[in-house]
Amino acid sequence: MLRIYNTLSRKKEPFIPMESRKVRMYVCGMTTYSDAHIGHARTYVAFDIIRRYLEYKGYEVNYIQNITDIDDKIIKAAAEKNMDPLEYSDYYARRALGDMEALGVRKANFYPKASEHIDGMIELTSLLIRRGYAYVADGDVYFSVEKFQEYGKLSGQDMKQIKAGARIKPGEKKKKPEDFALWKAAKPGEPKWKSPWGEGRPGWHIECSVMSSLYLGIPFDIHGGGQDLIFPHHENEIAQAEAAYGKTFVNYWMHSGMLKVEGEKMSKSIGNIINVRDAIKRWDPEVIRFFFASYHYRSPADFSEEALKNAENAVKRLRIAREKLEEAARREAEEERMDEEAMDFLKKVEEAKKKFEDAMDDDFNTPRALEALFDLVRESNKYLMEGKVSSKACRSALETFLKMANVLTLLQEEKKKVDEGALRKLADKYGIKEAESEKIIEALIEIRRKARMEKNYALADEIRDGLKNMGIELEDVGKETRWRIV
RNA sequence: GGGCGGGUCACCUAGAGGCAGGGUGGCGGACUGCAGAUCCGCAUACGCGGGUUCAAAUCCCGCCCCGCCCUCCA
Repeated sequence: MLRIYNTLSRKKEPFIPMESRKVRMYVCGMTTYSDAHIGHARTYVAFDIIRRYLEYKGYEVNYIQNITDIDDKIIKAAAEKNMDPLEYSDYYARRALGDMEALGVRKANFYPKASEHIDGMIELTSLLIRRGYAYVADGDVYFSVEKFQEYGKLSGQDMKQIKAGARIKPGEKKKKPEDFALWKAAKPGEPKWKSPWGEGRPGWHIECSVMSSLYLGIPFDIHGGGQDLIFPHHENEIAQAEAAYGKTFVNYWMHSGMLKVEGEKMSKSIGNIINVRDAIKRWDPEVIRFFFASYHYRSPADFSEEALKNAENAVKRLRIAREKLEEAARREAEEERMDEEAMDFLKKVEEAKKKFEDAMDDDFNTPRALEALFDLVRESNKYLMEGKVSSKACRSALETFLKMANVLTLLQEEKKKVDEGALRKLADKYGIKEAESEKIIEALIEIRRKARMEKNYALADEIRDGLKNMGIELEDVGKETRWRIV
């Protein structure tokens, strides 16, 4: 039974979706006025894993992630570049989606944009005015927070506290400091749309209420985002939707923890923001994903050089284990038989799988799931040390291993390619005529084998080092030599 | 000040009443010409002070420290 920590109740609750085999989830996307950074990546990797596990459990997941393309910061940044705000944000939206793809985050089913849902936002705003929850003030429309009794229930604050923290900024025409804008009257040079209250543009929070309920209906199952969105963004989304429709907006609210960099908050003033595209130049995307998976999604995480190095080594171990298992799984049919050792091995694999599912069922506990993955690695390596192995058992274990890894966004990378040019050079050096990369490597290994037999270790090591320099590692196992690309 | 979450080995991270788990690193052993990989073993940890309990990292009280939010935030 899957249990999910619900921010609303501050408890883990059994997960019961609206429809038995389908899950409807919405995750707040980016405001696209600059490149995606690793903090965004953390959130989207976390929800990618959540979505993958739901699918692993057999749910069909409809995953919607919005793009905020109307916003003060976009307007300001576009104006500085003398660009149209919508074009400007579209440029960054494309880059951000590309970055996430490069990181290995699966695409959402749909990415609705705020600018394409103005009608819906006007409709919802009108409904809120009609129902007495919102008021017009000189071309602006504000939500009257005190009218919504349950305001504060998500962030766990009472109205007194909220009022204490609220302010009226210059230019705002709201009656109470805690009220928030549903619609803002147009200022010169800003993007604007026609509305019953004059030309203007929507406030930020309304887009998510509108787009989520449009594509998923309400209530829907899961609404996610970073913890920083709990207040006021998600609090306001609840107020808007529940005041307007008179029913529950979302059943499970999920929030991912914030990401620090070398122990410090990421911020413009410190100047330590790391963009996704820079991060993946330094670190393999899979290493970054492993790093994220090694933290529980609700805990704060610290993107440090040392932690990433740890992750890098751990990922290497997973990859080698996968290759060893693949190699054994491919072996000839003579070892199709399952003997006692094979049965024992598969029992261990089943245990790991059970541990994995228990961990993930417990509010997507990926660090514990990783333990299960490493249990499987150890058992697999141990089994593979035995003289004869059952290829059938290995195929079965491999399948389970990859299924588990895939949920954690691991081991899904295409095999890396050999640098053909460099390899050709090496082939020429040793007079190898073969053309195919694999054949060349095998020929080199053969030369090295002979050298080793003649105790010409200088030559043997030279070949091994030459290959190592281009990312091909040799491994002597008994009389055999295996190779892998790293 | 208010809300929420934390402080566990050298480093990272699980665990939330019953021998403290995993990863990375270290040391030793097996294997090896060496290297690598792998396996086995070893060492090292519950912020501080009280309390409850047969039993506390886990529950309660107090203190210290850290992170996020409190109308820009993933």
